[in-house]
Amino acid sequence: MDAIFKALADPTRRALLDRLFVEQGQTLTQLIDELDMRRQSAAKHLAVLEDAGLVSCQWHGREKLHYLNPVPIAEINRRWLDKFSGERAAAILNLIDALQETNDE
Amino acid sequence: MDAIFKALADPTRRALLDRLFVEQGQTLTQLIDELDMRRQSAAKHLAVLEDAGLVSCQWHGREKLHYLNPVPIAEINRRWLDKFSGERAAAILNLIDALQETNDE
DNA sequence: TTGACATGCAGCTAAATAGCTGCATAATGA
DNA sequence: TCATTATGCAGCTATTTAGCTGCATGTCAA
Repeated sequence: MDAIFKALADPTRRALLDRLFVEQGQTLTQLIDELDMRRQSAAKHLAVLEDAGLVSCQWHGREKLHYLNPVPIAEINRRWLDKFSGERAAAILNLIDALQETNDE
Repeated sequence: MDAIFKALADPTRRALLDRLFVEQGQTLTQLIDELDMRRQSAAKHLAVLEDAGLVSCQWHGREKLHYLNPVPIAEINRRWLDKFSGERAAAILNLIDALQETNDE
């Protein structure tokens, strides 16, 4: 949990998540071409995101494809942020949980 | 926005928000008695939270009362986290926005 | 095979951060 | 008034972090 919050604290890492949200399965080289930093620096950021479980990776030959994993962010939403952002939102998100349980059957 | 994420990155600061969620209007001295650190360190954390808009303060004589401000967290939920944690949740939160606009009139 | 490409790993530096101590200021209450 | 209490402010240190360079490893394609 702490790792997730720390990973989200950096604007570069949030930008990387944004980019992966727009297009999944990008390689490191694809991701850095809009960032104003060296490849190795961006690779460290991606490693932080991967360690926090926010990004999952898959190797294809010499390319490492990066995928956004929404589960930890949903967890943060559900377990921590909801209670601070209003009773109504929390109630409705509980309803969502119920709907999804129904959906999973 | 960046300030909010950075403020949330520290476990001590999240603990402070948790304590304020349980009981609003606590003073610094009240808040530190469960933290394993000096008063001045905790005061810096509270200043970070205040600068990020997560905590609002009110002076009463020599006591500074701290209140949790849920608005920035709700903003993060709405503008940033929702899109990563499922289409259904995002749609329903848009509905909440509509409801609240109706409510504000 | 070999050059080009994608990534990893080690290590360096500067900046930010989290903790601390010491002292100052201001309000309360006996 | 004066001791106590609540907080602020300045500054120090150790740790973390974000960027960098340089080199190594492994894959693709001609």
